Amino acid sequence: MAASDSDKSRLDDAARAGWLYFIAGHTQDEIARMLQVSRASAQRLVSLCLAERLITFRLEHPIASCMALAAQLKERFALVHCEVVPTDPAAPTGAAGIAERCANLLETTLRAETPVIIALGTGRAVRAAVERVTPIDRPEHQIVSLVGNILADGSASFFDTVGRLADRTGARHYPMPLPFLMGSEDERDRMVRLDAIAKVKAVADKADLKLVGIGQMDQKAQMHVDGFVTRDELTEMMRLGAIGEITGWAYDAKGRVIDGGINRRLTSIAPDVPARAMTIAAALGPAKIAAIRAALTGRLINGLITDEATARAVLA
Amino acid sequence: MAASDSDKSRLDDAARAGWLYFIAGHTQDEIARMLQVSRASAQRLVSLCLAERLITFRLEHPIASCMALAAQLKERFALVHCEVVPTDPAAPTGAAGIAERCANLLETTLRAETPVIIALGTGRAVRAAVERVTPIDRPEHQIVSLVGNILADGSASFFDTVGRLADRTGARHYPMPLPFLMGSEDERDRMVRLDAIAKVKAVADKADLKLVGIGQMDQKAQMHVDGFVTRDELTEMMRLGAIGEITGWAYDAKGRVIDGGINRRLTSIAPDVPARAMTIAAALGPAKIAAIRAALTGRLINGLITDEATARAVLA
DNA sequence: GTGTCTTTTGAACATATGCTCACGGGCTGA
DNA sequence: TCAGCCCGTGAGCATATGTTCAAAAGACAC
Repeated sequence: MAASDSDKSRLDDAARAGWLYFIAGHTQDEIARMLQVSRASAQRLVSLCLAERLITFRLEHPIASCMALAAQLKERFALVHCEVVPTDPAAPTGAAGIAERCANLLETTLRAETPVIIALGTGRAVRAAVERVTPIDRPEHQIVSLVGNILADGSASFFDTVGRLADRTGARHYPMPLPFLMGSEDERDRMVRLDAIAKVKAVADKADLKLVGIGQMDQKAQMHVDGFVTRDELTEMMRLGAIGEITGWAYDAKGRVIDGGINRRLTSIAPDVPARAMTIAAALGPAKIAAIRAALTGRLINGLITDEATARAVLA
Repeated sequence: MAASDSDKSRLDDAARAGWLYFIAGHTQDEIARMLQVSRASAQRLVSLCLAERLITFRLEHPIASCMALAAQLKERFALVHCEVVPTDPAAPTGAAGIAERCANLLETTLRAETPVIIALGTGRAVRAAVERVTPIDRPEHQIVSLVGNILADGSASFFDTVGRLADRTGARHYPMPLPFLMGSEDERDRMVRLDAIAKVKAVADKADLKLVGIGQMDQKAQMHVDGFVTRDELTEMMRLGAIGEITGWAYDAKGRVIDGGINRRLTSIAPDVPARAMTIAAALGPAKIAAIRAALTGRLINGLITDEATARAVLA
């Protein structure tokens, strides 16, 4: 009884101290004088107030829920990096918001004094991010592509992400002058053993940061829309359980890379499982929710940049 | 447009910083690194977040509303001191809670090294407060009574507040060995001119702290219940507009001391208007609401110790 | 363009805060 | 009653925070 009584009055004092500190804005010194205790005790009361959750903070701003979602994703999937931006009501699938953050991430990485290797995958957000990177002179860095950029018809992919980023930084760059898909597994194997290609792979394996997009595997799959795979190839992968892809590598709902189909003819550099280097995906939109969740679950990535609506859905 | 845009992104960052600081518990240094700004800027963002009220604090504790009420009372009536304690649900008119705080106030004052003069008025809370004061040896202090303690029938008032407090401190004390009420104004004037009484008044005038009760002037008025005034005297004062009394001095709803009735025959020391010394009233209960509000309005007191329910009603 | 005015920035300093440690007072269980 | 334990305390220090000031970066008028 005596204990509970003194506990109670201690909590009362803690609440008082918390009020005076956070709400009235007094210093702990003033509070100490008011409550007739030493400053050290006032400090203890304030932390007790926090520890006992007598006081709560409420952030009245769209950003607040984004931060909370990012923290949850980071926790749930053991991510090394996660950012959630507010969903743009005008364009819920627009990549502008996340591209901005990706660009920022790239700039931060590029700003390093020690040489770094950045690997880039596919995706609108990745392309848009590169466009937004402010030029900075860093010739000692290296930029490497994770995917071939030659279409089935032999033409070069319209957007040379690696080249653009290299332009802006003066960094050495390693595009992958390869068809995205070879005709057979055998052909693929021979191709990737070529010295020039093996060197690109060697650089990519040492990448400090991999920034990739995530594609969903459905009728609207980007890799089909862009002409990298035929409808039949897409359908076969879906039959094999494919739900998403990263740099072309299709995986199922558990995030397991599928052994079969086009995965056997891909020239792209395969993801590490679990991801070793900082491997950050940029993706958003209702269509990609399952693909994102699977990639996180399977540890194909250890970082994510997305928007609020998508983050909420992935966690649901 | 550009301005509003940059403002917006600045607020976003402020919200982010606030979230990271208050909710995630990071230091401003960490936040600065995360947001790629200097620590000083991070600090600015955090204060901006506060200034823009993006973040709000909520204290989930009964004390919280008490603190808020005390702050409002202090502001509204320009008080030098105000405390509000939680209303005891078991005894809504019990003075225990406020007596505790009064005792604390007395102890704080008594703890001073330099000599102080404490004047005491009437009221249950004042009596109870004195009872709770921990003995402390302070012979250099002085305790003085603001009211006579002899009843109309010549017997001494049952509770000698001043004497009790003096016992506990070893302080010199000045009781007022006078009837509360004299037979006529003339008689009163002669009495208070007596050397012994004039000296008590001189001490009281120099008091550093006056702790008084507030009585309501209604059929249940304490001064009548205790036998200090007759029913007729009480009724006359009410007719003259009396709504409350402090040390016997009756005042109206505007807090103006009434010129007439028993006020002309009172031996008690009259309140300063406006109060000069720290003059703190201890009172609570539904019956006293109007009396408290009037005393505050008329500046008869510049401090108040009450409970939550009463504070709320006084402000309403 | 160009100069001026305003705003924002980071360095440096002054304060405030959080933490560790050794001490002391009060409860507990022989 | 008394030793032992535990909690709370304050001193003192390491860190973190808040503020000031001069200089840079923009904004704006011409």
